[in-house]
Amino acid sequence: MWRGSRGEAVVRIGELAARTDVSVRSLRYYEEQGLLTSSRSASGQRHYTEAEVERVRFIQRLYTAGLSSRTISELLPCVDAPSEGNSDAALDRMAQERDRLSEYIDELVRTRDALDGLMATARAHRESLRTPTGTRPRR
Amino acid sequence: MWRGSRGEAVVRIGELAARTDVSVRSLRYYEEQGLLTSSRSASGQRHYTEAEVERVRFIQRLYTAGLSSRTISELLPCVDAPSEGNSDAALDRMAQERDRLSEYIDELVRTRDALDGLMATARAHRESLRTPTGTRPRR
DNA sequence: CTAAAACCTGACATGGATGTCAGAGGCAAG
DNA sequence: CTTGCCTCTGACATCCATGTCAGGTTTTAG
Repeated sequence: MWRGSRGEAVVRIGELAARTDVSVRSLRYYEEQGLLTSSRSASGQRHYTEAEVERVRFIQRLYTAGLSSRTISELLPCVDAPSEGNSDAALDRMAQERDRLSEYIDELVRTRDALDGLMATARAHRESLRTPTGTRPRR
Repeated sequence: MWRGSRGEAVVRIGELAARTDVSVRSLRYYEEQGLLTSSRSASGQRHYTEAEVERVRFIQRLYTAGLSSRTISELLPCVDAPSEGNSDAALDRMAQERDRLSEYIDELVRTRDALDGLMATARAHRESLRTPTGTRPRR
């Protein structure tokens, strides 16, 4: 483990990648999109802090929830500087995304139910095959 | 409304698209991927039946749930011909996808919770601004 | 000191569902 | 017949997060 000039733990990009299960390539991309910041060493290498680990995980969550880089970048100010003036619009945006996500979840649950129904039907059919009721099972 | 040679309602691709909210382009793509079948008129136009409407909606559900064309095509036999021998493997596949979907839902719910938490925090901050506790609110 | 491993930038590739365009034929209404 | 809309095929375009490769510098370990 490394220490920076004032003793803070320094995390390099490879370690951050390993700890978040996000590729190095993607971390650079996040920075390019303004979702992530890094300080640079004299030679130009990215240095992160412990806080970035959680941030990256959160970003990943949002990607998984179907948000785009653009949208995420609109929400993050709200995370970084709660209650600043600019976060007022971000708060609306976040509420909007939350609702979209909620509808999405509902639809997924319905889909899961549909799958469950299909599987139950299929299993029932298989059952009726194994226990033929008098007549020979069809095909 | 059209009638086919034996009186079944005939649905053309444009109408199917309108009724399922799926583009004509996508319907042709589904067919290309083996997810959808159509009979053809003498001149080559696609004719669908009422049943296809539901099928397309179901396919859309699965896409929304993150399944790929390939995966969907592996599940559909199970829908079309329940209890056939080939659906045995398809049933496993479906169970597997169901579980994946379930985990996905769980993660989305966690993400939604996280957003709720953030919004609550942000609102609390805003509250504390409107009701300053002694000191002048910053900015 | 040296070799291996990690990092840098920049560029091009990928996959998958969908959009879009072009050119041609089909079909109902006036 | 003509006009307008629908459909056909085939091809190319797009988006966007990631992968991958190249060529070069830095850091680490022996």
